Amino acid sequence: MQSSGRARARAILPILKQMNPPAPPRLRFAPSPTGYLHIGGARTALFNWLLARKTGGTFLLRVEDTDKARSTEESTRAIFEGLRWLGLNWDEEVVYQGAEENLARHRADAERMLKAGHVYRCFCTAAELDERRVAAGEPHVLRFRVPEGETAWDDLVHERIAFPNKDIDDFVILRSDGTPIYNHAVVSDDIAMRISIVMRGDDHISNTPKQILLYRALGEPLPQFAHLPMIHGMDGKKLSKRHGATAVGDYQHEGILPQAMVNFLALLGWSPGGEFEEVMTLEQLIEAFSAEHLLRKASVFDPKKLEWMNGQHLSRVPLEDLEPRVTPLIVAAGLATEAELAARRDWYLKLIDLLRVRSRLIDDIVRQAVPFFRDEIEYDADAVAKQWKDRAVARDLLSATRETLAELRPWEPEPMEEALRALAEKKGVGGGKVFQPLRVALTGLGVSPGIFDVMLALGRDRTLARIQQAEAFLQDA
RNA sequence: GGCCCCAUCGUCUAUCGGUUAGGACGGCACCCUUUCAAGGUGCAGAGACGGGUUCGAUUCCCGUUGGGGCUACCA
Repeated sequence: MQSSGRARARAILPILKQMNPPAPPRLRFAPSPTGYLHIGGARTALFNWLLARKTGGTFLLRVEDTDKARSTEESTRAIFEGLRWLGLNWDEEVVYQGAEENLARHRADAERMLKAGHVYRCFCTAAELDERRVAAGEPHVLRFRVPEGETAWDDLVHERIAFPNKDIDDFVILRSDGTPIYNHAVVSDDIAMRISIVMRGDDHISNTPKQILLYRALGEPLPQFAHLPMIHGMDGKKLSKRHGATAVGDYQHEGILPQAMVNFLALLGWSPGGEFEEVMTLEQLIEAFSAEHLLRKASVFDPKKLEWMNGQHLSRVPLEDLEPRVTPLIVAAGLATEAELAARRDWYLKLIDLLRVRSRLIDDIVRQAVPFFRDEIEYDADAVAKQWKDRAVARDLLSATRETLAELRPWEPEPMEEALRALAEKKGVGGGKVFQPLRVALTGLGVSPGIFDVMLALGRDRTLARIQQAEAFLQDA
């Protein structure tokens, strides 16, 4: 009877599978609000999000605030902000682990295990376990009784991981004040949230057997576990403040684009495998993402590569998407008001387009933009020393340049180049001998976009005025 | 200490037993060029060590070493 039933089950299993394709997974990111959104946390959130988006699953957010002493609202806000900045939106309402209804469930689940004998009352420390009867009203913790045997699972990232139970001490699940300890709260919540894939940092590997024991004691099916490698600093040690910024908010303020951050983080501990283009949009990342290519080795956070990645994205993002990231900084630098920028939006977008190619951070754009907004410019000492070495010669050259440009029609790159090269030839020098001193006169700097682009962006009047200023400066000197 | 995880250029990685071990960042050189970027080309640069298995190991197994994590009434 039984065997024929099993045989029948075996026969219909493939059909069932076809009729009921595996349900889309439910994943979650579960930070504790005890600081800002950390690089490592952001990467964990990203991979959960990516897998959810790739598979049509659900991405949830749970704030693990059961440690009231360390949790702050400010930190919760910072984490939300960080996730939003990265574009990692969550699908359902945020779950607060410490909410009263959840705490009630944690206690109820603990009670259930107590009744079933998986858990015992105890007021001892881990060092001296005993099961003395606890008198009613006496403060005590609830401790999980770890059974004999071995606890193992097939990790999505690693293969089989096994822990001998004898190496796991009976652990506390409920404090004497009735609030849950991490492992218990996580399991109870993941069950309640119907989480089917638990993807987190591999610093949780040794928590996993404890959690599996809890799932079993609660009579619940196990989720799939996926343990991601850590992210380290350039010295191979755990990423910390001494390696520079570790909060994603810091990178936002340093002029990193969220899409660059996401792209960079995605390639830490994961790769599409085979030949692939490093620079990817969010859409391309979702498309390429798969759990099979998750890596096991801890990776090192290299800020240099992040900056390169940012430079790439800076040059590739649609201008309309880049502009809102730049404008607040332009305004903050006092170069222009939003209204002024809006009034000559075409000119402004063209300027950003000109500057972004030679920028790695958003701030680089702002810095290079200064000469295009200010009336008075400062002359960089090195540039002056190099390009205006002989002041009399420089002044003559500049006034000749100014006269040439004053008559130029139309104000376009081709005639500019033609006229200035002709001037250079007349003076018996190469083009650079005209262009470089002119660049200093127009921008005050030794480096800038192409000189004709600069003149175009400045316009004829300002160009001529700038040259005159430079002549005056050289006269006085 | 115990338990667990990990190991390819300085860094991120490709390779799913047979490759001159490929690419990217960074470095260097050159090209392009009015500067700086960007872009292009080239150079240097890696399988931690020792045993097995195999006709053949970076790849599979074991050990050593090294790094990391956990070992709370933190998460």
